[in-house]
Amino acid sequence: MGKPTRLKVIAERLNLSESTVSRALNDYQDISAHTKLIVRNMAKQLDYQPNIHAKRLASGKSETIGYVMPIQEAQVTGQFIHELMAGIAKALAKYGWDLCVIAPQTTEEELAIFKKIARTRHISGLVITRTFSDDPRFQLLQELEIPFVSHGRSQESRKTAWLDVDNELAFFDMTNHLIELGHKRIAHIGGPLHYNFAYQRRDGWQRALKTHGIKVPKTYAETAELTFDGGCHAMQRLLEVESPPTAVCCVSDVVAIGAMQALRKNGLRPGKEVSLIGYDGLELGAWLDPPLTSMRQPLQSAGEKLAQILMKIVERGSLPSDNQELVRASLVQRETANAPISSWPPNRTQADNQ
Amino acid sequence: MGKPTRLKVIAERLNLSESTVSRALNDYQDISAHTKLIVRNMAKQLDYQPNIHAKRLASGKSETIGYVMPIQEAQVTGQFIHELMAGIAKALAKYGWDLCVIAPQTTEEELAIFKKIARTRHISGLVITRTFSDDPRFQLLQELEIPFVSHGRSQESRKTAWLDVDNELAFFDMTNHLIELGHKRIAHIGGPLHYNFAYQRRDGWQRALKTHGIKVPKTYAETAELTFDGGCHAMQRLLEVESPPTAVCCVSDVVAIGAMQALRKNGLRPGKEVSLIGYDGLELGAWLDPPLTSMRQPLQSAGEKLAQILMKIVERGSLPSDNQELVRASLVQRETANAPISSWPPNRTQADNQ
DNA sequence: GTGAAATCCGAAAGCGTTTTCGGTTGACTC
DNA sequence: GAGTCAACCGAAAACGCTTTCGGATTTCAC
Repeated sequence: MGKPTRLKVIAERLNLSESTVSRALNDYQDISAHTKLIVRNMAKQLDYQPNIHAKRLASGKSETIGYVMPIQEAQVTGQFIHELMAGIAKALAKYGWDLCVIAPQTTEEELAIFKKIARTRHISGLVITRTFSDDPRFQLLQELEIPFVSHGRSQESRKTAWLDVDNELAFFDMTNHLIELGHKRIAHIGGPLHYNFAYQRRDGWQRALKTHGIKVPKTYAETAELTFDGGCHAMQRLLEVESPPTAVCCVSDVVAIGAMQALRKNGLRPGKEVSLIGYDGLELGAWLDPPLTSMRQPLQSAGEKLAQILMKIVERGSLPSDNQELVRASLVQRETANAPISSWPPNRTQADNQ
Repeated sequence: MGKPTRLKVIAERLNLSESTVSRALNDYQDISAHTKLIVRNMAKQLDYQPNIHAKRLASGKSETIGYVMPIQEAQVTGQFIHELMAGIAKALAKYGWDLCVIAPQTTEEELAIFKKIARTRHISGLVITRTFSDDPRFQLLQELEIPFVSHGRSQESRKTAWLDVDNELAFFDMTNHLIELGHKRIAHIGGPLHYNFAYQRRDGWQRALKTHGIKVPKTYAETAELTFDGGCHAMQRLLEVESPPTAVCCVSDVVAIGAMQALRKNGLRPGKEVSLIGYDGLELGAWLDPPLTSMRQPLQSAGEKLAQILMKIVERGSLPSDNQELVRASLVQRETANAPISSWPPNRTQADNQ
């Protein structure tokens, strides 16, 4: 391997100055079309690739964005993260930007990394996910003036850029679907309320019930850790209330899968005695027994959008608050959401509160 | 935000030259202990972070490694990739190296990216996964003199660095486990043979059978795409052979999950009529019905090891061929591998070939 | 044919490090 | 007390690009 082509050799071969070559390649206005042409041809012929470090040093731009990869709860979230990253990387690649993965072990480490980035500026923008209602990252990143976009909102995200699913609407739709199937005893297994989406999803469920004048016991609003185990326990608790539900809206597919397990342990069949709808639309759900009905959000395209938003902010100074976008999730009909059956719950007539 | 601290200001404050400060921070031998101390204190006090682009330009090193993220078959592989990446990122972070994700859409694009990296050198080494028996990347990367390490071997990997599971041994162990449980009709659903591991896994299965003098029909060696669907069809075919197996070694958990589906469609219970063992040890498997027995390889630590190997090669010129490591997978006992039952297969006595 | 305005390009100064090379000390030898 | 040798440090040259500034042409109007 010889030395790679440098700006210098293009300049020498064409009897031009390095600065002219540089500007020709970067499409400056003050270079004639003819010069641009011959420079570009020569560059192609010599297979010129600019030294990226020199470029970034000189221009002060890094053309790199960072993705903060969550690593705590690694159950099935990997799928989620993978699809999102694929989308981000794809969009960035079009413009020659790099995607740098940041995998902090703790929140403190994460914040420390942000501070470091603020000083080095070797990353020009960040994509963050797994947002919390009360998320310290939003304030810090704004203070540090690091451009960023979040996948998911927060209490602190009024003025920042984000892309999110309309969680409230998704769970409104999901609950309505169950109502249309004839359910009235519809419970909800939500996520821990420090996750921002947990609120919204619960609200969507409640709004649908309210809209249809359906009242359910307070015990129908369950909460679970976002794990198989969490879902399993929450479902178990729901089965132990006075008049158990005939359908459950689950905050995620993972939780729903845990809930399915709990049903089976109690001799109940998901989609028969108790209907279940998950959220995330994991491909995997189709291969469970029975296949899990769910709500799907497009992740690849979400990743692409996130990258585009961020580049727009970094490069063209677009205002963060002009870059807030809500997308709609769609129902993935499989087999765990069906009409209620008459034999359940055992004490139905007595406890039916409608 | 003021300008970040530069080498210059440290030098000025201490009345030293920039070069001295630089060498003090980089622990050169020709700087006195005292000078190093005051320089470091001042650097800490001013929260100095070197400009990474300048550093990389001047030193000619990039301290960045790339991970080629597969994106074609995104079924449950996301989990796998996520864990591996978390490990890589963790190990790199310790040394301040960056992890850059490369997500080519096609093989051609992948090879083109390699060529670009060879010229720009803005990535000093690569981690590649999903290796094929006949994998063009090995030769190209060697030609381009790009340091790399692969997770998984290839026909071309004799002289390159790799970390791999002992696939052959894993399937030998897996098959032995089934034999110990009393199975003799043990089939194998393998992966497409362009995957390098597919050969090895099949060989392990065959060796175990041979060791115990067990003969099975040729039709017991099935092949499936590495998808739920593939596993489902392969299992279906196995059930249609003259004397179907009582146990099946599956090339992956995803394939095993597909196979479970096929069993259920035929009114058979995984772990009862037909035992099943998967491979990958996905957490998810524990939450299936019934929970899937599998073989697990440690992914986080694999990622860390890959990163360490690569840094060793890039930084200290360690020979690739000195960095080949085999790890052993371990059995994750769950509920789909049990002793055979007498009622299966229906024509057992007649067709039992042992 | 003169001045002004475009048009196009080169010189040179960065960008913030690393690293080579050489020079200045002071200690130490005989 | 001249010479030697470490031990330390500074000057300055890279590294390869961007970008400002101004200079040389050419074009155009009048």
